[in-house]
Amino acid sequence: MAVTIKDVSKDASVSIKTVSRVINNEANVAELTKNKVLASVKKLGFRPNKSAQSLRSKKSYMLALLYDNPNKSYLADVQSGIFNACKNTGYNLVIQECNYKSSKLTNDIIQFVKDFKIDGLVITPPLSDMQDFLSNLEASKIEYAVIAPRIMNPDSLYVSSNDYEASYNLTSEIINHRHRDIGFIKGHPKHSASLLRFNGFLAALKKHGLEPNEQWIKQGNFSFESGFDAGVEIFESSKIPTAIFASNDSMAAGIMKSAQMKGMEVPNDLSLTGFDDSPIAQQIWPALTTIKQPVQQMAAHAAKILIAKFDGLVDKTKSKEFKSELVVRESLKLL
Amino acid sequence: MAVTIKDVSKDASVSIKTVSRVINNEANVAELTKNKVLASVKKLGFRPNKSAQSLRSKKSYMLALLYDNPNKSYLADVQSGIFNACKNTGYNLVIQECNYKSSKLTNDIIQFVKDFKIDGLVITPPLSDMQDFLSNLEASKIEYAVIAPRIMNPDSLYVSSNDYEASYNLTSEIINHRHRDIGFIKGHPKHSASLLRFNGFLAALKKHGLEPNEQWIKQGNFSFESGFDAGVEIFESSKIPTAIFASNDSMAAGIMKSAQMKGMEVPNDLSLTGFDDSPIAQQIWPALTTIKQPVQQMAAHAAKILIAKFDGLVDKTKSKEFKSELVVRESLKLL
DNA sequence: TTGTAAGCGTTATCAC
DNA sequence: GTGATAACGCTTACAA
Repeated sequence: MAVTIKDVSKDASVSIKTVSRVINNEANVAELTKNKVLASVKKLGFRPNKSAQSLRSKKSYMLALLYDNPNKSYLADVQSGIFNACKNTGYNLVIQECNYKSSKLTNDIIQFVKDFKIDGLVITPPLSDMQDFLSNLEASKIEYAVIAPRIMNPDSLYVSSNDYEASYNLTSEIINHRHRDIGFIKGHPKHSASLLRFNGFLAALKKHGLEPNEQWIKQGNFSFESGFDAGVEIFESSKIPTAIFASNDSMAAGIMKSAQMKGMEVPNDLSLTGFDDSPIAQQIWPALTTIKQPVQQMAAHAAKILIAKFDGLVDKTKSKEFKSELVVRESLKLL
Repeated sequence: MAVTIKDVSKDASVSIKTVSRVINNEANVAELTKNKVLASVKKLGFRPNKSAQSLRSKKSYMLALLYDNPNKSYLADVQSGIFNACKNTGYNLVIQECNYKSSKLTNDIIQFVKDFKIDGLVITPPLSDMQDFLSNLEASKIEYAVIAPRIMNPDSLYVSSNDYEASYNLTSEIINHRHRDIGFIKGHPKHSASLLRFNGFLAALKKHGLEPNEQWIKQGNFSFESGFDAGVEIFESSKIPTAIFASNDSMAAGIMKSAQMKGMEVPNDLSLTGFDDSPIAQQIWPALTTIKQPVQQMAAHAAKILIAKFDGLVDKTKSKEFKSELVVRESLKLL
């Protein structure tokens, strides 16, 4: 059968407790003893039994990623970031697809975490925007880190982007390209990013003395289709804007398709900007001017600060704001 | 503390072994006893401790998804399919990003499965194409189901698509649209799907008395960029094909972009077809004629047959071939 | 600094 | 059909 702590203790001529101390990196083990044990561990190929550890210590060495997000590219990036952060830490990643609308969401997640002794959660929008949900997790003593579009409560674990500023800057860039008639497609209403991006847009308009035109402001939901539909509506208006700011790239791509089907050319007949710098931004022609966020790194950091907390590394357990970056491509034209 | 089997046994006035029998659905429990126990379980809100179960029974109730795939949409679909199949089974899904080139791949995975007592693996291309790797898993008694582009060894657990036939049919469709000069972009060489799709293409050409033109056959790797590059190369040829069959949609989108940058119009100057029916197929204009595979359902089935096997449901543990479907959209034009 | 003994919450053995 | 008891492999108290 498999090698156990007992085998190691015999081989190294120490007690099992000492072996336990060594494999858990506890203090108060003589250097000599430690080396002796380590040698036996290596020699015998000992691997601690996670189930036994879990039973005793109530830890599973598993993180879970919670998401309810239609954006596959975002999901893949987040996942990849967390996965890389887990590498060589002994932690692994369980995924949990959620439905933010489900009334059972909170109970299901709490049950799941308790059942599997999941050590901590990484939570993405829009779940990370649901304060009730988060409060319930806290009440159940569940550890988590959220990925959010703005700075959060400093007591909590989070990584954030600066969507408001990024949106403000992008809008300013559009205005600097001499556009005055600018449409806006809002994102999914349950994502707090949507409001931040919209407010950044409005603030930049105001700053430059421009008024938003309600006819060109449409509600989307971050999906390609919602962008397409918004485009169709806008292009039916009596007057058409010279530029449209879509709250993400998928919607921008949808607008581009609807424009092209109308026989309009981007950027000659219409400038277009997106948000996120997802792959689609470069896979359509012309490529989208957009905002790039370091999603993978953000996700990795979220996992890192969680794990650091489990490991008691208080000084390394720091929430952090990541800066977005304006990416100018062909879809935005100087008037 | 949490409710244990002991509490239930007291409450129901039976032994803990009897409780164990009931929660594991073992035979030889009197109906009356069973109901008594079940009532106590419900009353006390008992949930078996997975760690303890795992320690004793060497099971974790965890499946792992192995992937090394640049296609985010495919990954998201597979994941979602497996996740849904796991729902209400008590199983959960751990993800494991792999590098098929890594010399440590096999050992790392075996170690991971042993450490966490992962019950079974769902393996996607190109990992599912690596026979050595699979053999090593078997030698280590690791259960797995593969997702593959063709029918596999009937002793193994797999779900397959019919890439060869689908490619043959799609090519025939192109030819039926009166194209004679047809280019082809090959997929990633490590994916067996690549060869199957290419061979299906060749067979259809042959069947219709056409010769492949080497100048229009390019090696890609399933990425958008590789499609773009292949397009650039082909459009530099002295003679340009009237249609190009790209082995997946991302590459087709890449070709479309390179065509548009050359000032060519799809489908008027060039017909284009892809494979997979990924979201990008509909997010570009004109939309791609392509092959649709039920990826989510395939992945779900893979998880189902694995779980059925664990649960000893021999008759439900059946590998299965899924049929692909031709989706005709605007990118293919009748000459 | 190290070791002994107890126990985590299950499932397995074997007797009744 | 049912139950007492051991055992899984580890961590936690507590001693030494």
